Amino acid sequence: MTEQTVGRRARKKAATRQAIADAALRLFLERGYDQVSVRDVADAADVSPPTLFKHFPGKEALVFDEERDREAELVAVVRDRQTGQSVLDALRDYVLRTWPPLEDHPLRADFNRLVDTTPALRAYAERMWTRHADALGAAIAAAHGAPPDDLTARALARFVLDIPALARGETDRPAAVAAIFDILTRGWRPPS
Amino acid sequence: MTEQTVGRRARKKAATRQAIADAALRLFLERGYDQVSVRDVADAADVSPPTLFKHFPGKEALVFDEERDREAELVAVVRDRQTGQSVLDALRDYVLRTWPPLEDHPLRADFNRLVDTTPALRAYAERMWTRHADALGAAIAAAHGAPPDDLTARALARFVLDIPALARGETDRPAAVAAIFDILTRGWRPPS
DNA sequence: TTAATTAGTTAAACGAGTCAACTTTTAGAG
DNA sequence: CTCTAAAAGTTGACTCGTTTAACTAATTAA
Repeated sequence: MTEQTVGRRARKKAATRQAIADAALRLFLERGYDQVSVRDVADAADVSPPTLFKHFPGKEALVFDEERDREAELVAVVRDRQTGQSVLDALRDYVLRTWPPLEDHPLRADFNRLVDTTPALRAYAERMWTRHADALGAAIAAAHGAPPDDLTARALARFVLDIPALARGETDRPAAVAAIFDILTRGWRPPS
Repeated sequence: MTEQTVGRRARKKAATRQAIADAALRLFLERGYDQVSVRDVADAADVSPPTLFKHFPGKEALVFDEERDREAELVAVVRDRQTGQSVLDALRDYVLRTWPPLEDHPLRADFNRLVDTTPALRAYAERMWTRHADALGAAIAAAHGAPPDDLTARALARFVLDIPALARGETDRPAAVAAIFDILTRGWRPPS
């Protein structure tokens, strides 16, 4: 055996997974999400449906392939923040730093249109964020020595994770993110 | 024709709907949501599956039969509030007045356990609330002469509608609701 | 009375997802 | 180098939610 620690098996598995994800995205963009069956995707990737479902837990997951370990990142942002920096500031920096640039990537314009025009995908994308509410809430609570199910910590986590969905449609996304964080730091004030 | 403006037809339709909802809730509580197929429900209510789906848009909707026109209520609460009362105060009053008593009803203990232990139902219940975010956001914006898609109005609507899900597990629900509204009025502060 | 609506039925189908039994490939130990 | 055991993949059949089409029967309104 050479120095590859991954192994041919793991590489082939990853290749299969990638082939499925690529075929799926291509077909979805071409024909629309609802007009493509998972059999179509499996056929295009030259795989059987059960194999497809061994790699992805459901049809919607085919679309969001790169959205892993966001949860670990969120927890780390809160836990490993600069001393003296507030939890809210750390989260705002993180969101501003990582999220708007990602969404602005021009190759993602079609992708975003696909998600926005497909109710099933909109709902799934939303839950992708709010799914991490428990973990983030626990991290926020831990940062202040509170029990992991502290109510206000859970509330803050939930509100922060709502931000991407809220700011999605805005033209100036960073400003929108900042404005919403402002509500969370200073309280809500009537508009203009 | 006597003085009934409803008509026998409408009454029969309502009866069928009720029979379906009753059968569904009974079976779900007996065996668990996932262990009951919609065919089982249709059989128990002595109707065909297509009839069932003419009355309810999906399996989850069988469980939440009484959750209609919440949206109209929310909009009215914001629009018809006492002069001088802030939007946030009106919403807090509404939530405190209508929601915790409903959930505390002892007959609903089993019902709540059913929902809490079934992921599909938890997700559906959450979306039942957040679904009204657009309408409530528009109402809040209108209350301040802002355009209906005003960002901060939408954000506030979203956050308020998250409150039931956040406070669900708490023992003192009114206090929890008040605490979360406090975040929205004064900004978030670290716990204890 | 008649004509138009509408609730409901049956039978068939579709798509997502799962299951069981079997085949092939790969990894690793002796 | 060989043998074995784990894991990837295949096929085919199946369950379940949901929809469609064609039809029946009841109700309402003219």
